[in-house]
Amino acid sequence: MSKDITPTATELAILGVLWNTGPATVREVHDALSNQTTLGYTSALKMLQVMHKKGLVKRDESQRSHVYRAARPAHATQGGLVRDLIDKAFAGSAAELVVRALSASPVSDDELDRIRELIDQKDRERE
Amino acid sequence: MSKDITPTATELAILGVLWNTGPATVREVHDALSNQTTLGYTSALKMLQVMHKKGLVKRDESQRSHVYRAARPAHATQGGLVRDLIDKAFAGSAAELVVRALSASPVSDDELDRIRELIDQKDRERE
DNA sequence: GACTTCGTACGAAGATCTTCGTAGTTTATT
DNA sequence: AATAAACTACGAAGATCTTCGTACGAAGTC
Repeated sequence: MSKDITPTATELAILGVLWNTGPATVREVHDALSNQTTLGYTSALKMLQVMHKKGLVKRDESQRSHVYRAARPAHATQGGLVRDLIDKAFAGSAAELVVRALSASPVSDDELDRIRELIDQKDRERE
Repeated sequence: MSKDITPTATELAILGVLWNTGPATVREVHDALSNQTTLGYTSALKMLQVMHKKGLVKRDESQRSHVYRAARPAHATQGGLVRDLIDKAFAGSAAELVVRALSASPVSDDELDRIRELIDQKDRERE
């Protein structure tokens, strides 16, 4: 039963980079982020340090420039976040959230197909 | 273009009560909430006051006990939250979030059917 | 070797959230 | 009329988050 810490918005932005590019140094994270936001280098560093203390990321200190990587895979963290939102804002109903997601955001044909398949599969699982 | 304020966890708990029971006094909200948490009465009051200032709730002050109600319907707030999460944690992909939601939380048969129908409908909309 | 660049560490300030105590008013009770 | 109960308002403390400046050590450059 892990702690399952819920990352904050800024932390998620950083995790997003790590999920995308894999292990990265502070500079790499900072550069990747600077496309979207204006976050000072030392701020990025501090965030990574805090996240490390929290257990959100692990780091390799064998090099002068420490290399950080996400402690948990994306799907695990995302799952936790979704479950959290379902609890807090949807009274526990995952279906409600799905309905909102499909109306609130544009979804491509391919994606719709993918979701449909997932549902069919879930259906089959249930026996 | 409304501000689209994102409610915090505590605020969502309160909004949940208002969505459920409709307009309510501080006492009613507090009582409903005390089933789940131990929040002092004045804390509940303060939250409602803060939420009012933020524009999350409206209130009728014509009675001694003010009556609060959600400023926006549940689906609007929920939609904003989902969009927010999609942006922050799913790189903009609603489908990814749906996939996570369906794996992270149990969904009943009926709910699956409901989602499937929604997808079919979305499919038909798209021309 | 002196100087500039790049890196980590860390303290602290400002923002936001959450909680509650205290004060003061109005209504109900005895 | 005195007392108790119910309400609102509000300040302030404690937590958490976010941002950055400053300090200082390690590499690279002239």
